[in-house]
Amino acid sequence: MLTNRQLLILQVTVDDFIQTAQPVGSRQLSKKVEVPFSPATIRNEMADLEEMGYLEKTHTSSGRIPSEKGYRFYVDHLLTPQLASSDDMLQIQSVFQERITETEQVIQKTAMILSDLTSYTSILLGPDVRKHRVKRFSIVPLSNDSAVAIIITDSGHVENRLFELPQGLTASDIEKMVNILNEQLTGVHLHELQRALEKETAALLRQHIGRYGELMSSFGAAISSPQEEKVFYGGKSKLLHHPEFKDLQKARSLITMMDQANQISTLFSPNQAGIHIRIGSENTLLAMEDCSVITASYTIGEEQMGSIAIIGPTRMDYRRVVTLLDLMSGDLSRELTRILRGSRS
Amino acid sequence: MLTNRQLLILQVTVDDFIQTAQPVGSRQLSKKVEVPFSPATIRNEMADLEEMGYLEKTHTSSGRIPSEKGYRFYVDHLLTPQLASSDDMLQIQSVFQERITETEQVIQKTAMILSDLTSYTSILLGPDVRKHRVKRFSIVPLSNDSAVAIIITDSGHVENRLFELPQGLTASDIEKMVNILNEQLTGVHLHELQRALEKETAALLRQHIGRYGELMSSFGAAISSPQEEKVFYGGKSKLLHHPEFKDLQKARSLITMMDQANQISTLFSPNQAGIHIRIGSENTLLAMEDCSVITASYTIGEEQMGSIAIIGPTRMDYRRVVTLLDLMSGDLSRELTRILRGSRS
DNA sequence: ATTAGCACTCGCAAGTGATGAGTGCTAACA
DNA sequence: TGTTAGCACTCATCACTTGCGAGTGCTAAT
Repeated sequence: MLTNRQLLILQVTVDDFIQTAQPVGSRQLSKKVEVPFSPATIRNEMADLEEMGYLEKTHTSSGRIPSEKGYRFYVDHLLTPQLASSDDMLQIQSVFQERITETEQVIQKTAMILSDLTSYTSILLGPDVRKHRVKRFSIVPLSNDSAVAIIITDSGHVENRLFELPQGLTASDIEKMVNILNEQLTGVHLHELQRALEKETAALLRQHIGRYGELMSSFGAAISSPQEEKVFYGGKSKLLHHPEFKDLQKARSLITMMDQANQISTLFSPNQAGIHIRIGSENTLLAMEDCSVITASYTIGEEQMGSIAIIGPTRMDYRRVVTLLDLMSGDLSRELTRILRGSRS
Repeated sequence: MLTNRQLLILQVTVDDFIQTAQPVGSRQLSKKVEVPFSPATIRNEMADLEEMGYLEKTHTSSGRIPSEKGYRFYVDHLLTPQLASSDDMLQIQSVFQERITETEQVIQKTAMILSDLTSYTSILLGPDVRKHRVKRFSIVPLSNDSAVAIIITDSGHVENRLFELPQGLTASDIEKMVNILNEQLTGVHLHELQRALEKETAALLRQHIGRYGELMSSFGAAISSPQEEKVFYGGKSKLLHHPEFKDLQKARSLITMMDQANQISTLFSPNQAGIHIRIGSENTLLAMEDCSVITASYTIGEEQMGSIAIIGPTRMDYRRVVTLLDLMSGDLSRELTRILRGSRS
C-alpha cells in the first residue's frame, strides 16, 4: 500500500512530533540525515499521506501532525521494539529490592515508579478480589447487637464487614455458625459466595442456629458485595505538564474523570494478556479524546490478573512506554507471586 | 480601632469580592444601598484601610481586594453566623438517611456532599486507628511459611498484615500464641501495641513457643506500623473551576499537593475541637498561598476524633462554609456513633 | 521522477489607540 | 470639620494593524 519512502516519512514525522509537539514541516524534515530528499519531494509525499488520512494539518499553511489513523498505523507497523535502558532497569529493580510484604504497597510503589519513568500518569488495577477463594471465616462480636464478619482468602487478602446481630443470639450460636461456614464454604470463589451461602449452607444453618432468618438477612447483605478492584494511581498531576493540556478545560475534565472510579474501568480491555494500545477516541470517554492508553496485565500465580495502564497524550512516546510496561508487568507478576509463594497449595 | 464606617466598608468590600472575584471600586460600592456614601468618601476610607493593611490594590488604578490581614479581620470580627438553608439541610440529611453500616462509606459520602454543596474541595481524615483498642487477635496460616495476622479493634476496624512463619512452627504453637496475645493484649491501644508486646507479653511467649526469636522478628515487624489516618477527598477537581486557578501553574501545584498524603496532614491543626480557619500563607505550604482551609472535627463516641476540611480559594464563602461544616461535623459524629453504638461497652 | 523557485497562506507576537473603571488630590460646601 | 464634586491621571483590556517566519501548492526545469 505505502511505498517505502512514505513509510519512512510517516515514521519520521510521527517520531518528530512526539518529541517536539510542534507540527512538522517539509523543510525541517529534509534536514534530518535519515531523510535524503528535498523539501519539495517530502511535500508531495506528505500531501499523499494526508490524502490517505495518516496526517493532518492544523491550518492551511502549517506543518503536518499525525492523525489518529496515523498513530494507529505507527504503533501497528512502525514501532520497532527497543531494549530498556540500563538506567530504567536499575530504577525498576529498586522497587522490588526492598522486600515489601504487602501486595498493596508493592502495587502502589510500582505505580509511582512507572509514572516517574514515563512522566505520564499510571493506573494500576488491583487483583480482582472476587476471583480469590475463601480460606477462613471469622466473626467477632463487638457488642450485643453488632459484629464484624471477616473473610480471609487464600491470597492473604482480608475482607471485613460490620453487620447487625439479632437480639438473643448466643455466643455458641455464633461459634456454630462460624464452624459451619468454614466447613461448607472454604474454597469458594468470593463472587460465588452469596449464592453458595444460600444454596448449600442455608439449610444446615437453619437447623442449628436460633433466629436464623434475621441473622441471615443482615449477614448475607454484609458479605454480598465484595469490594471491587482497587484503583491505584501514580502521578495524577503528571499529565498536566504536557502542552496538550495547557487548555484548562481539558485539564479539568481529565482530573474529574480520574476521580470517578467507575469511568476508569472502561479504559481497560477485558483482562487479556499482552499489551494493548487505545488511541484518542478509541477510548470512548470524551475526556480522553486527546489521550492514549496503553494497558498490560500482570498475573499472580497463574490465574488472577490485574491490569496496568499508562495514560498519556496521543502524542506519547509509545515505544518507550510499551517497553517499560512490558518489563514492569513481568517483574510485578514475579514479585507478587513471590510474596504469596506457597500460599495457594 | 476602626470606625463603624470603616467596618462597614471593609465588610461590604470583602463580601463583594467574595462574590464577584473582581477588584471592587468606590463607585461600585456607593451604588449599594447598604453604603450611603459618595464614591469620594469611600475612596478616602479605602485609602485608610489600605494604609492599615486590610486592603490591597492589584495595580495603581484598580479597585481594592482584601489582603490576608483583611480576610483575617473579616472572619474574626465580621462573620455573622447564618442559619443553613433548608435546601442544604435536606441534602445533608440524605447522606444519613440510607443506613450505611460501613464507616468508610459514610465518610466518603460525606466528603462528596460537602464538596457538592460548597463547590470547593473537601478532605476528611478518617478516625485515627492508633487510638483504637485491641478487641481480638487472629492468625491465619496461608502456607508453610506465611500467615496473616489480623487485629480487630473495639470500633470494628480490622487491620491485617502478611508475615513470614519460621520453619517448623506447629499449628498448636500458633494457637497458643493467639491465645496468649488475646489474653495479654486485649484493650491495648494500637499505637502502644508493639511496646506492650515486647514488655509484657514477650516473656510469656518465649516460654511457650518454639522458634520464638524468628517468629517475633517477623510478627513484630508486621504489627509495628498501623496504617495512618486514611484520607478521603471530595471533589478534587472542583477547585480548578474557580478563577484564581486559571493559571495552570497554580492548578498543577495544587493537584500535585493533593496527591502527596504526607503534606495533607500539615493542613490540619492538631485535633482540636471547634472550627479553625487558616488563610493563605497561614498554611505553610507554598502551593496553598492562594487557598484557605477551614477545618472542623468529628467524634465517635467520646474520644476518637477525625477531621473535616474544606479547601477553597482565599476568596471563599467563609460564612457558608463555616455553617455547613459546623452542621456536617455534628451530624457525622452522631451517625458514626450510632453505627458503633453499643460496641465500646 | 525529482527538485528549485515562487507566490501565497496563516499563526503569532509586537505595537497602537480607544475605552472604561479606577484612583488621588484639591477646592467647595453644609 | 467632615463630606462631596470635579478633574487630571493611571492602567488593564480589547480590537486592530503590521511584519515575520515557517509552511504550502503549483509549475517549470533538470
